[in-house]
Amino acid sequence: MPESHYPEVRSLHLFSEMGEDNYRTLMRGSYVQNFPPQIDLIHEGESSDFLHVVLSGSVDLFSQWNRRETSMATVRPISTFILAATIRDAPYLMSARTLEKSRIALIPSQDVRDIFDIDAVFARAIVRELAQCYRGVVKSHKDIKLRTSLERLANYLLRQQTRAGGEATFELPTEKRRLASFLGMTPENLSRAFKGLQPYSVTVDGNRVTIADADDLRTLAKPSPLIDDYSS
Amino acid sequence: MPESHYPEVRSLHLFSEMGEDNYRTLMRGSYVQNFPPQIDLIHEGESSDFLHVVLSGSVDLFSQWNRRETSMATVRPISTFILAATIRDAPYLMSARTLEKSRIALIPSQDVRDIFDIDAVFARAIVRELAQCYRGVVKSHKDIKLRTSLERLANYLLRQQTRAGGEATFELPTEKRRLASFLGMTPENLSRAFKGLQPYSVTVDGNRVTIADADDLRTLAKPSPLIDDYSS
DNA sequence: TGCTTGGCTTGACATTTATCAATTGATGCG
DNA sequence: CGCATCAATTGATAAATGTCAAGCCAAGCA
Repeated sequence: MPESHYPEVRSLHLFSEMGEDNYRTLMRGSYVQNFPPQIDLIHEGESSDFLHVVLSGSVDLFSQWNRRETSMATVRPISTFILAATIRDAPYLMSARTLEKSRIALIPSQDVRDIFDIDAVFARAIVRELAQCYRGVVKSHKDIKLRTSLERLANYLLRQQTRAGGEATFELPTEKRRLASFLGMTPENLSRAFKGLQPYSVTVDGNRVTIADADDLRTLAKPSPLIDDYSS
Repeated sequence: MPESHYPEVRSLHLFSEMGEDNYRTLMRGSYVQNFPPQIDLIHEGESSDFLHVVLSGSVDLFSQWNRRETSMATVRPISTFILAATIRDAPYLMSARTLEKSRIALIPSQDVRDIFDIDAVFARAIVRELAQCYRGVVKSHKDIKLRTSLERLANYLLRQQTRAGGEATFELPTEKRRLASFLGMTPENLSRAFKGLQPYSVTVDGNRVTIADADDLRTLAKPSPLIDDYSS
């Protein structure tokens, strides 16, 4: 990997505190690649040869079973995916494809495991990252088991609004069909769910969503930090 | 903690390889307690002061939101729970209660974090354990997003059969009401789902389940190692 | 401009799942 | 034993969600 790519990977929590020599060793075997949209990066069931780092663009993690498919998460810069598979040297549980033109760094899994063993700071960072990922999935799981589709959408919109800076109007960061899949419903039902939120001051125009009265929406959504706060 | 309790905790993957001195330090601040059934051990939202280890009995991890409750997992000996919260020093995302009379070891979270920093072997074990937990939740999440309730029950029964040694007849390890919650359905629906599996050679008598023709059931269940194999 | 494409929406309908009420059946207790 | 309790089951009904078919509409293109 050219040295010019070092800084942006280095800025990741996962790598920012580790020893310089170990970091260089990691980068030595790595490389950065540009991908067009809609390219399959990995497929569930394959062995995990590389830890992936999204430098720009975005990546959809999804799974399939019995001809059904569901979107599990979207990975945005700058973060990693399939860390758990890398650590355990186990098959991927999810597939990944680019959503848009993306730059991805690929770090050999064996190198990650090797450096983990000799760099305690890196090990600590990995554990924190993994624990964070774990808690993220637990929250998603609670979301889908405890809430109806309308409630999931309401909470999703409130989270997006926060992410977008709290303005009443903001853009959905993803196609509605993928959002529907992520929220565990069909595109048709997502349309109806948006209509179902009209009494709670939500209006939609294309990808532009307006929440006129967030407190009103919150009476329905009942957001909880133990489900909706992805930063803790 | 009395020394007599050391060996059974020590046998956990998490602790089996770490340095003896560090292990003793961990145990020094820990203690073991006996709990009757149906006792709340921790509640979601609380801060994570102790890593818990189930030595005997069993513990239900569950979550609540808006007066609804769902069972997330059952912890059986000998394993830990709320490792992620301990590592990140973050609030619990799940509550825990004993299902039966249980012996639980409590290890101060701060000690776990301290020893993690100075014992690379322990750190490696924690990472592996966490990665395992992470993959477990991902599998549960795929299960509930990709399958109908009938399919989830079918796969659950096949997993239990395997766990029970592969015999055609085996015991459900939990009450049906909790199983229903774990599988993301109501008790009423679980009853109906069992009936719906009769054409696939499944019969139920109380907690005793018989799968007369597992291959037949598999044509419906379509089990996948990427969802149903909790050992990888 | 007209055409095609694909995502989105809508309506009608089917399926799945939940809810409510009542009953059964096993268990424990005085 | 008789009674109370609670999980499990069953039936009737309602609500949520999915499926299918059709139409809309904006984007891209000849």
